Amino acid sequence: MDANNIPDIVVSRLPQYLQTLEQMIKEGKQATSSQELGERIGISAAQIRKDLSHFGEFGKQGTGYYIPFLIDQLIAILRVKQVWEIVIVGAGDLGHAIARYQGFANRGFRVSMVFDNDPKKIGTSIGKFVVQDMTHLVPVIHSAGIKIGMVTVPASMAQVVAENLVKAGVCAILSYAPIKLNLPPNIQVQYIDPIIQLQHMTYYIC
Amino acid sequence: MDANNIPDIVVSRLPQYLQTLEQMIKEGKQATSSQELGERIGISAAQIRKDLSHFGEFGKQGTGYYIPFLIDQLIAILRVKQVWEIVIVGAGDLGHAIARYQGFANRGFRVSMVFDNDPKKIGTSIGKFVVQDMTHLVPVIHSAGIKIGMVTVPASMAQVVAENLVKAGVCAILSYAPIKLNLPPNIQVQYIDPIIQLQHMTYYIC
DNA sequence: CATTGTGAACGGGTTCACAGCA
DNA sequence: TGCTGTGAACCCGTTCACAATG
Repeated sequence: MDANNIPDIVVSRLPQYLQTLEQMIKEGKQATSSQELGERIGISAAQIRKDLSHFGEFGKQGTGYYIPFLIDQLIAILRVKQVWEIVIVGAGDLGHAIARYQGFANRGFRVSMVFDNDPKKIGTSIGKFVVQDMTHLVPVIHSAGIKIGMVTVPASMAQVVAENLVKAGVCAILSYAPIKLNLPPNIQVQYIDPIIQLQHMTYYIC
Repeated sequence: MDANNIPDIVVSRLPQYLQTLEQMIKEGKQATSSQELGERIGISAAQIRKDLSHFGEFGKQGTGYYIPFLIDQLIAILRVKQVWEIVIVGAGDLGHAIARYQGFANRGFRVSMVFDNDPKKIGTSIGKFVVQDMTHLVPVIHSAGIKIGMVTVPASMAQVVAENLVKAGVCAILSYAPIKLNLPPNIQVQYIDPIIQLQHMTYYIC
Protein backbone atom coordinates (compact mmCIF):
# COMPACT_ATOMS: atom_id res chain seq x y z
CA MET A 1 0.00 0.00 0.00
CA ASP A 2 1.65 3.19 -1.24
CA ALA A 3 1.41 6.53 0.46
CA ASN A 4 0.42 8.98 -2.19
CA ASN A 5 2.07 8.33 -5.52
CA ILE A 6 -0.66 6.37 -7.16
CA PRO A 7 -0.55 6.40 -10.97
CA ASP A 8 -3.39 8.39 -12.48
CA ILE A 9 -4.29 5.48 -14.71
CA VAL A 10 -5.01 3.42 -11.60
CA VAL A 11 -7.27 6.15 -10.21
CA SER A 12 -9.10 6.30 -13.53
CA ARG A 13 -10.10 2.66 -13.20
CA LEU A 14 -11.59 2.95 -9.72
CA PRO A 15 -14.86 4.56 -10.87
CA GLN A 16 -15.30 1.67 -13.30
CA TYR A 17 -14.83 -0.82 -10.50
CA LEU A 18 -17.34 1.06 -8.42
CA GLN A 19 -19.88 1.16 -11.22
CA THR A 20 -19.60 -2.57 -11.87
CA LEU A 21 -19.75 -3.47 -8.18
CA GLU A 22 -22.92 -1.41 -7.78
CA GLN A 23 -24.36 -3.22 -10.74
CA MET A 24 -23.54 -6.54 -9.06
CA ILE A 25 -25.33 -5.46 -5.88
CA LYS A 26 -28.41 -4.66 -7.94
CA GLU A 27 -28.24 -8.20 -9.26
CA GLY A 28 -28.23 -9.53 -5.72
CA LYS A 29 -24.57 -10.52 -5.54
CA GLN A 30 -22.84 -10.15 -2.18
CA ALA A 31 -19.31 -11.32 -3.00
CA THR A 32 -16.99 -11.47 -5.98
CA SER A 33 -13.42 -12.24 -6.94
CA SER A 34 -10.81 -10.30 -8.85
CA GLN A 35 -11.29 -12.78 -11.66
CA GLU A 36 -15.04 -12.33 -11.93
CA LEU A 37 -14.80 -8.56 -11.70
CA GLY A 38 -12.03 -8.54 -14.28
CA GLU A 39 -13.93 -10.65 -16.78
CA ARG A 40 -16.92 -8.40 -16.40
CA ILE A 41 -14.96 -5.21 -17.00
CA GLY A 42 -12.60 -6.67 -19.53
CA ILE A 43 -9.28 -6.42 -17.70
CA SER A 44 -7.03 -8.94 -15.98
CA ALA A 45 -7.57 -10.18 -12.44
CA ALA A 46 -3.98 -9.30 -11.53
CA GLN A 47 -4.61 -5.74 -12.64
CA ILE A 48 -7.52 -5.36 -10.27
CA ARG A 49 -5.67 -6.88 -7.32
CA LYS A 50 -2.65 -4.70 -7.96
CA ASP A 51 -4.78 -1.56 -8.34
CA LEU A 52 -6.65 -2.16 -5.10
CA SER A 53 -3.44 -3.00 -3.25
CA HIS A 54 -2.37 0.61 -3.67
CA PHE A 55 -5.08 1.59 -1.22
CA GLY A 56 -5.34 -1.27 1.24
CA GLU A 57 -6.19 -4.92 1.69
CA PHE A 58 -9.86 -5.24 0.92
CA GLY A 59 -10.18 -8.95 0.15
CA LYS A 60 -9.90 -12.27 1.93
CA GLN A 61 -7.77 -15.12 0.67
CA GLY A 62 -9.83 -18.00 -0.58
CA THR A 63 -13.01 -15.92 -0.46
CA GLY A 64 -12.55 -12.83 -2.56
CA TYR A 65 -14.20 -9.49 -1.90
CA TYR A 66 -17.31 -8.68 0.09
CA ILE A 67 -18.97 -6.28 -2.31
CA PRO A 68 -20.66 -3.81 0.08
CA PHE A 69 -17.38 -3.35 1.93
CA LEU A 70 -15.36 -2.83 -1.26
CA ILE A 71 -17.95 -0.35 -2.54
CA ASP A 72 -17.72 1.55 0.71
CA GLN A 73 -13.93 1.69 0.47
CA LEU A 74 -14.00 2.90 -3.13
CA ILE A 75 -16.56 5.57 -2.27
CA ALA A 76 -14.24 6.79 0.48
CA ILE A 77 -11.14 6.71 -1.76
CA LEU A 78 -12.89 8.62 -4.55
CA ARG A 79 -14.33 11.03 -1.99
CA VAL A 80 -17.91 10.59 -3.12
CA LYS A 81 -19.17 9.78 0.37
CA GLN A 82 -20.34 13.36 0.44
CA VAL A 83 -22.60 14.65 -2.30
CA TRP A 84 -20.84 17.20 -4.51
CA GLU A 85 -22.85 20.11 -5.83
CA ILE A 86 -22.47 20.88 -9.51
CA VAL A 87 -23.05 24.03 -11.51
CA ILE A 88 -24.00 23.82 -15.17
CA VAL A 89 -23.05 26.70 -17.42
CA GLY A 90 -24.96 26.69 -20.70
CA ALA A 91 -28.70 26.11 -20.81
CA GLY A 92 -28.90 24.80 -24.35
CA ASP A 93 -30.15 21.35 -25.29
CA LEU A 94 -27.22 19.66 -23.65
CA GLY A 95 -27.39 21.71 -20.46
CA HIS A 96 -31.10 20.91 -20.30
CA ALA A 97 -30.46 17.21 -20.69
CA ILE A 98 -27.83 17.14 -17.96
CA ALA A 99 -29.86 19.30 -15.59
CA ARG A 100 -32.75 16.89 -15.89
CA TYR A 101 -30.67 13.71 -15.77
CA GLN A 102 -31.72 11.52 -12.85
CA GLY A 103 -28.51 9.50 -12.74
CA PHE A 104 -26.40 11.72 -10.49
CA ALA A 105 -28.18 10.80 -7.29
CA ASN A 106 -26.54 7.90 -5.42
CA ARG A 107 -23.34 8.34 -7.35
CA GLY A 108 -22.08 11.30 -5.38
CA PHE A 109 -23.32 14.36 -7.27
CA ARG A 110 -26.24 16.76 -7.48
CA VAL A 111 -26.86 19.59 -9.92
CA SER A 112 -27.46 22.79 -7.96
CA MET A 113 -27.49 25.66 -10.41
CA VAL A 114 -27.78 26.45 -14.09
CA PHE A 115 -26.44 29.59 -15.76
CA ASP A 116 -26.73 31.11 -19.22
CA ASN A 117 -26.06 34.48 -20.82
CA ASP A 118 -29.04 34.48 -23.19
CA PRO A 119 -31.72 36.93 -21.95
CA LYS A 120 -34.38 34.68 -23.46
CA LYS A 121 -33.27 31.81 -21.26
CA ILE A 122 -32.52 33.66 -18.04
CA GLY A 123 -35.41 33.26 -15.65
CA THR A 124 -36.90 30.27 -17.40
CA SER A 125 -37.23 26.94 -15.61
CA ILE A 126 -35.46 23.67 -16.24
CA GLY A 127 -37.01 21.10 -14.00
CA LYS A 128 -36.60 22.58 -10.53
CA PHE A 129 -33.92 25.08 -11.56
CA VAL A 130 -34.30 28.66 -12.67
CA VAL A 131 -31.70 29.66 -15.23
CA GLN A 132 -29.52 32.35 -13.71
CA ASP A 133 -27.71 35.23 -15.36
CA MET A 134 -24.09 34.41 -16.18
CA THR A 135 -23.13 37.95 -15.25
CA HIS A 136 -23.59 36.99 -11.61
CA LEU A 137 -21.83 33.66 -11.94
CA VAL A 138 -18.66 34.41 -9.97
CA PRO A 139 -20.16 35.78 -6.75
CA VAL A 140 -23.10 33.37 -6.69
CA ILE A 141 -21.01 30.25 -7.14
CA HIS A 142 -18.38 31.55 -4.78
CA SER A 143 -20.77 32.11 -1.93
CA ALA A 144 -22.47 28.78 -2.58
CA GLY A 145 -19.06 27.12 -2.27
CA ILE A 146 -19.56 24.96 -5.35
CA LYS A 147 -16.38 23.22 -6.48
CA ILE A 148 -17.43 21.41 -9.66
CA GLY A 149 -18.60 22.93 -12.95
CA MET A 150 -19.89 21.49 -16.19
CA VAL A 151 -19.38 23.57 -19.31
CA THR A 152 -22.07 23.15 -21.96
CA VAL A 153 -21.65 26.40 -23.88
CA PRO A 154 -20.46 26.74 -27.51
CA ALA A 155 -16.73 26.25 -28.08
CA SER A 156 -16.21 29.95 -28.67
CA MET A 157 -17.33 30.78 -25.14
CA ALA A 158 -15.86 27.84 -23.28
CA GLN A 159 -12.49 29.35 -22.36
CA VAL A 160 -13.99 32.50 -20.84
CA VAL A 161 -16.62 30.54 -18.99
CA ALA A 162 -14.00 28.17 -17.58
CA GLU A 163 -11.88 31.08 -16.41
CA ASN A 164 -14.86 32.54 -14.62
CA LEU A 165 -15.58 29.24 -12.95
CA VAL A 166 -12.02 29.17 -11.67
CA LYS A 167 -12.41 32.73 -10.40
CA ALA A 168 -15.51 31.54 -8.58
CA GLY A 169 -13.52 28.90 -6.75
CA VAL A 170 -14.40 25.90 -8.88
CA CYS A 171 -11.53 23.42 -9.03
CA ALA A 172 -12.89 20.65 -11.25
CA ILE A 173 -14.36 21.22 -14.68
CA LEU A 174 -16.03 18.78 -17.04
CA SER A 175 -16.21 20.39 -20.46
CA TYR A 176 -18.40 19.36 -23.39
CA ALA A 177 -16.86 21.98 -25.67
CA PRO A 178 -14.52 20.61 -28.35
CA ILE A 179 -11.52 22.75 -27.46
CA LYS A 180 -8.61 22.42 -25.07
CA LEU A 181 -9.04 24.69 -22.07
CA ASN A 182 -6.09 26.64 -20.74
CA LEU A 183 -6.33 26.72 -16.98
CA PRO A 184 -4.03 26.72 -13.94
CA PRO A 185 -2.43 23.33 -13.28
CA ASN A 186 -4.20 22.90 -9.95
CA ILE A 187 -7.56 22.78 -11.72
CA GLN A 188 -8.86 19.35 -12.68
CA VAL A 189 -10.21 19.27 -16.22
CA GLN A 190 -11.88 16.50 -18.16
CA TYR A 191 -13.49 16.56 -21.59
CA ILE A 192 -16.40 14.87 -23.27
CA ASP A 193 -16.35 15.09 -27.05
CA PRO A 194 -18.32 12.34 -28.76
CA ILE A 195 -16.74 13.12 -32.11
CA ILE A 196 -13.27 12.33 -30.79
CA GLN A 197 -14.54 8.94 -29.73
CA LEU A 198 -16.38 8.37 -33.00
CA GLN A 199 -13.25 9.19 -34.99
CA HIS A 200 -11.31 6.77 -32.85
CA MET A 201 -13.76 4.05 -33.82
CA THR A 202 -13.90 4.84 -37.52
CA TYR A 203 -10.18 4.09 -37.71
CA TYR A 204 -11.01 0.45 -37.02
CA ILE A 205 -14.50 0.22 -38.40
CA CYS A 206 -15.73 -2.79 -40.46
CA MET B 1 6.17 3.64 -40.81
CA ASP B 2 4.59 0.44 -39.56
CA ALA B 3 2.24 -1.71 -41.54
CA ASN B 4 -0.69 -2.36 -39.30
CA ASN B 5 0.28 -2.83 -35.69
CA ILE B 6 -0.27 0.65 -34.44
CA PRO B 7 -0.91 0.90 -30.69
CA ASP B 8 -4.47 1.85 -29.90
CA ILE B 9 -3.26 4.64 -27.67
CA VAL B 10 -1.60 6.25 -30.70
CA VAL B 11 -4.84 6.04 -32.68
CA SER B 12 -6.70 7.61 -29.79
CA ARG B 13 -4.52 10.71 -30.01
CA LEU B 14 -5.07 11.33 -33.70
CA PRO B 15 -8.54 12.85 -33.31
CA GLN B 16 -7.08 15.26 -30.78
CA TYR B 17 -4.41 16.29 -33.23
CA LEU B 18 -7.04 16.76 -35.89
CA GLN B 19 -9.22 18.85 -33.62
CA THR B 20 -6.34 21.13 -32.65
CA LEU B 21 -5.11 21.52 -36.21
CA GLU B 22 -8.58 22.51 -37.34
CA GLN B 23 -8.67 25.04 -34.56
CA MET B 24 -5.34 26.44 -35.81
CA ILE B 25 -6.72 26.80 -39.32
CA LYS B 26 -9.63 28.79 -37.94
CA GLU B 27 -7.10 31.08 -36.33
CA GLY B 28 -5.44 31.65 -39.70
CA LYS B 29 -2.36 29.50 -39.12
CA GLN B 30 -0.93 27.66 -42.13
CA ALA B 31 2.03 25.85 -40.60
CA THR B 32 3.07 24.46 -37.24
CA SER B 33 5.73 22.34 -35.58
CA SER B 34 5.58 19.30 -33.37
CA GLN B 35 6.66 21.53 -30.52
CA GLU B 36 3.89 24.09 -30.97
CA LEU B 37 1.24 21.42 -31.45
CA GLY B 38 2.51 19.56 -28.42
CA GLU B 39 2.44 22.58 -26.14
CA ARG B 40 -1.07 23.32 -27.23
CA ILE B 41 -2.35 19.82 -26.54
CA GLY B 42 -0.20 19.25 -23.52
CA ILE B 43 2.02 16.40 -24.72
CA SER B 44 5.66 16.21 -25.81
CA ALA B 45 6.89 17.11 -29.27
CA ALA B 46 8.66 13.76 -29.56
CA GLN B 47 5.38 12.01 -28.87
CA ILE B 48 3.69 13.73 -31.76
CA ARG B 49 6.51 13.06 -34.19
CA LYS B 50 6.66 9.42 -33.17
CA ASP B 51 2.90 9.02 -33.44
CA LEU B 52 2.74 10.53 -36.91
CA SER B 53 5.75 8.51 -38.05
CA HIS B 54 3.62 5.38 -37.75
CA PHE B 55 1.62 6.56 -40.72
CA GLY B 56 4.07 8.39 -42.96
CA GLU B 57 6.35 11.38 -43.27
CA PHE B 58 4.13 14.42 -43.15
CA GLY B 59 6.59 17.13 -42.17
CA LYS B 60 9.58 18.96 -43.61
CA GLN B 61 12.87 19.33 -41.72
CA GLY B 62 13.48 22.88 -40.63
CA THR B 63 9.93 23.90 -41.54
CA GLY B 64 7.52 21.70 -39.63
CA TYR B 65 4.10 20.70 -40.87
CA TYR B 66 1.86 22.34 -43.46
CA ILE B 67 -1.43 22.26 -41.60
CA PRO B 68 -3.93 21.70 -44.45
CA PHE B 69 -1.86 18.76 -45.68
CA LEU B 70 -1.57 17.19 -42.24
CA ILE B 71 -5.29 17.63 -41.66
CA ASP B 72 -5.99 15.92 -44.95
CA GLN B 73 -3.75 13.00 -44.03
CA LEU B 74 -5.35 12.59 -40.61
CA ILE B 75 -8.82 12.70 -42.14
CA ALA B 76 -7.78 9.91 -44.47
CA ILE B 77 -6.17 7.84 -41.72
CA LEU B 78 -9.23 8.15 -39.48
CA ARG B 79 -11.50 7.43 -42.45
CA VAL B 80 -13.62 10.50 -41.95
CA LYS B 81 -13.19 11.68 -45.53
CA GLN B 82 -16.60 10.24 -46.11
CA VAL B 83 -19.50 11.35 -43.93
CA TRP B 84 -20.70 8.56 -41.67
CA GLU B 85 -24.41 8.29 -40.97
CA ILE B 86 -25.41 7.81 -37.36
CA VAL B 87 -28.52 6.37 -35.77
CA ILE B 88 -29.63 7.53 -32.32
CA VAL B 89 -31.62 5.12 -30.19
CA GLY B 90 -33.42 6.83 -27.34
CA ALA B 91 -35.35 10.06 -27.86
CA GLY B 92 -35.13 11.35 -24.32
CA ASP B 93 -33.48 14.61 -23.35
CA LEU B 94 -30.04 13.38 -24.27
CA GLY B 95 -31.13 11.90 -27.59
CA HIS B 96 -32.84 15.20 -28.37
CA ALA B 97 -29.71 17.17 -27.55
CA ILE B 98 -27.52 15.01 -29.74
CA ALA B 99 -29.99 14.93 -32.62
CA ARG B 100 -30.05 18.72 -32.66
CA TYR B 101 -26.31 19.19 -32.12
CA GLN B 102 -24.79 21.15 -34.99
CA GLY B 103 -21.21 20.06 -34.37
CA PHE B 104 -21.16 16.83 -36.36
CA ALA B 105 -21.01 18.52 -39.75
CA ASN B 106 -17.46 18.99 -41.05
CA ARG B 107 -16.12 16.46 -38.62
CA GLY B 108 -17.22 13.41 -40.55
CA PHE B 109 -20.63 12.51 -39.18
CA ARG B 110 -24.33 13.15 -39.69
CA VAL B 111 -27.29 11.98 -37.65
CA SER B 112 -29.73 10.21 -39.94
CA MET B 113 -32.35 8.56 -37.79
CA VAL B 114 -33.79 8.57 -34.30
CA PHE B 115 -35.62 5.67 -32.69
CA ASP B 116 -37.58 5.18 -29.47
CA ASN B 117 -40.01 2.62 -28.07
CA ASP B 118 -42.30 5.07 -26.28
CA PRO B 119 -45.61 5.39 -28.20
CA LYS B 120 -45.87 8.99 -27.02
CA LYS B 121 -42.61 9.84 -28.74
CA ILE B 122 -42.93 7.77 -31.90
CA GLY B 123 -44.03 10.00 -34.75
CA THR B 124 -43.03 13.24 -33.04
CA SER B 125 -40.42 15.48 -34.60
CA ILE B 126 -36.94 16.34 -33.37
CA GLY B 127 -35.57 19.00 -35.63
CA LYS B 128 -35.80 17.44 -39.08
CA PHE B 129 -36.17 13.89 -37.78
CA VAL B 130 -39.32 11.93 -37.07
CA VAL B 131 -38.90 9.53 -34.17
CA GLN B 132 -39.28 6.00 -35.48
CA ASP B 133 -40.60 2.90 -33.78
CA MET B 134 -37.85 0.79 -32.23
CA THR B 135 -39.74 -2.32 -33.27
CA HIS B 136 -38.66 -1.67 -36.82
CA LEU B 137 -35.09 -0.78 -35.90
CA VAL B 138 -33.31 -3.82 -37.33
CA PRO B 139 -34.69 -3.87 -40.88
CA VAL B 140 -34.71 -0.09 -41.28
CA ILE B 141 -31.12 0.41 -40.19
CA HIS B 142 -30.01 -2.62 -42.11
CA SER B 143 -31.43 -1.44 -45.39
CA ALA B 144 -30.11 2.07 -44.81
CA GLY B 145 -26.66 0.57 -44.35
CA ILE B 146 -25.90 2.61 -41.25
CA LYS B 147 -22.80 1.44 -39.39
CA ILE B 148 -22.67 3.68 -36.33
CA GLY B 149 -25.13 3.85 -33.46
CA MET B 150 -25.45 6.04 -30.40
CA VAL B 151 -27.27 4.56 -27.42
CA THR B 152 -29.15 7.07 -25.28
CA VAL B 153 -31.67 4.81 -23.59
CA PRO B 154 -31.84 4.00 -19.85
CA ALA B 155 -29.21 1.57 -18.56
CA SER B 156 -31.79 -1.20 -18.20
CA MET B 157 -32.48 -1.18 -21.93
CA ALA B 158 -28.99 -0.54 -23.25
CA GLN B 159 -27.82 -4.13 -23.65
CA VAL B 160 -30.88 -5.18 -25.66
CA VAL B 161 -30.72 -2.07 -27.81
CA ALA B 162 -27.04 -2.63 -28.51
CA GLU B 163 -27.66 -6.22 -29.50
CA ASN B 164 -30.34 -5.07 -31.92
CA LEU B 165 -27.99 -2.52 -33.42
CA VAL B 166 -25.45 -5.28 -34.01
CA LYS B 167 -28.16 -7.41 -35.63
CA ALA B 168 -28.89 -4.45 -37.88
CA GLY B 169 -25.31 -4.39 -39.10
CA VAL B 170 -23.99 -1.59 -36.92
CA CYS B 171 -20.33 -2.13 -36.04
CA ALA B 172 -19.51 0.90 -33.89
CA ILE B 173 -21.49 1.93 -30.83
CA LEU B 174 -21.14 4.98 -28.63
CA SER B 175 -23.08 4.35 -25.45
CA TYR B 176 -24.21 6.92 -22.90
CA ALA B 177 -25.63 4.25 -20.61
CA PRO B 178 -23.62 3.60 -17.45
CA ILE B 179 -23.16 -0.13 -17.95
CA LYS B 180 -20.63 -2.30 -19.73
CA LEU B 181 -22.09 -3.71 -22.93
CA ASN B 182 -21.45 -7.31 -23.85
CA LEU B 183 -20.98 -7.51 -27.59
CA PRO B 184 -18.98 -9.50 -30.14
CA PRO B 185 -15.29 -8.55 -30.21
CA ASN B 186 -15.48 -7.22 -33.75
CA ILE B 187 -17.84 -4.45 -32.62
CA GLN B 188 -16.23 -1.16 -31.64
CA VAL B 189 -17.66 0.21 -28.42
CA GLN B 190 -16.99 3.44 -26.58
CA TYR B 191 -18.66 4.89 -23.52
CA ILE B 192 -19.54 8.32 -22.29
CA ASP B 193 -20.36 8.47 -18.59
CA PRO B 194 -19.83 11.88 -17.04
CA ILE B 195 -20.03 10.45 -13.54
CA ILE B 196 -17.02 8.24 -14.13
CA GLN B 197 -15.06 11.33 -15.11
CA LEU B 198 -16.39 13.35 -12.19
CA GLN B 199 -15.39 10.62 -9.74
CA HIS B 200 -11.95 10.55 -11.28
CA MET B 201 -11.62 14.27 -10.54
CA THR B 202 -13.00 14.14 -7.00
CA TYR B 203 -10.12 11.86 -6.08
CA TYR B 204 -7.77 14.80 -6.58
CA ILE B 205 -10.05 17.71 -5.85
CA CYS B 206 -8.97 20.72 -3.77
C1' DC C 1 19.62 26.73 -38.72
C1' DA C 2 15.39 24.92 -37.24
C1' DT C 3 12.90 20.87 -37.20
C1' DT C 4 11.86 16.24 -38.68
C1' DG C 5 12.15 11.07 -38.36
C1' DT C 6 14.04 7.36 -35.75
C1' DG C 7 17.04 3.83 -33.37
C1' DA C 8 18.30 3.27 -28.72
C1' DA C 9 17.72 3.98 -23.89
C1' DC C 10 14.62 4.50 -20.42
C1' DG C 11 10.75 4.07 -17.34
C1' DG C 12 6.72 2.66 -15.53
C1' DG C 13 2.60 0.00 -15.86
C1' DT C 14 1.15 -4.93 -16.54
C1' DT C 15 1.68 -9.64 -16.00
C1' DC C 16 3.63 -13.49 -13.77
C1' DA C 17 4.03 -16.62 -10.24
C1' DC C 18 3.96 -17.91 -5.73
C1' DA C 19 3.96 -17.42 -0.67
C1' DG C 20 0.52 -16.79 2.68
C1' DC C 21 -3.74 -17.19 4.69
C1' DA C 22 -8.94 -18.08 5.38
C1' DT D 1 -8.43 -25.67 -1.68
C1' DG D 2 -9.19 -21.05 -3.50
C1' DC D 3 -8.00 -16.58 -3.91
C1' DT D 4 -5.49 -12.52 -2.26
C1' DG D 5 -1.40 -9.47 -2.05
C1' DT D 6 3.04 -8.64 -3.95
C1' DG D 7 8.06 -8.75 -5.44
C1' DA D 8 10.20 -9.66 -9.73
C1' DA D 9 10.20 -10.14 -14.61
C1' DC D 10 8.52 -8.48 -18.54
C1' DC D 11 6.81 -5.58 -22.05
C1' DC D 12 5.65 -1.69 -24.41
C1' DG D 13 4.99 3.12 -24.86
C1' DT D 14 7.68 7.47 -24.06
C1' DT D 15 11.67 10.11 -24.10
C1' DC D 16 16.22 10.98 -25.63
C1' DA D 17 19.50 12.39 -28.78
C1' DC D 18 21.24 12.95 -33.17
C1' DA D 19 21.86 12.27 -38.18
C1' DA D 20 19.53 14.00 -42.02
C1' DT D 21 17.70 17.71 -44.73
C1' DG D 22 14.87 21.55 -46.72
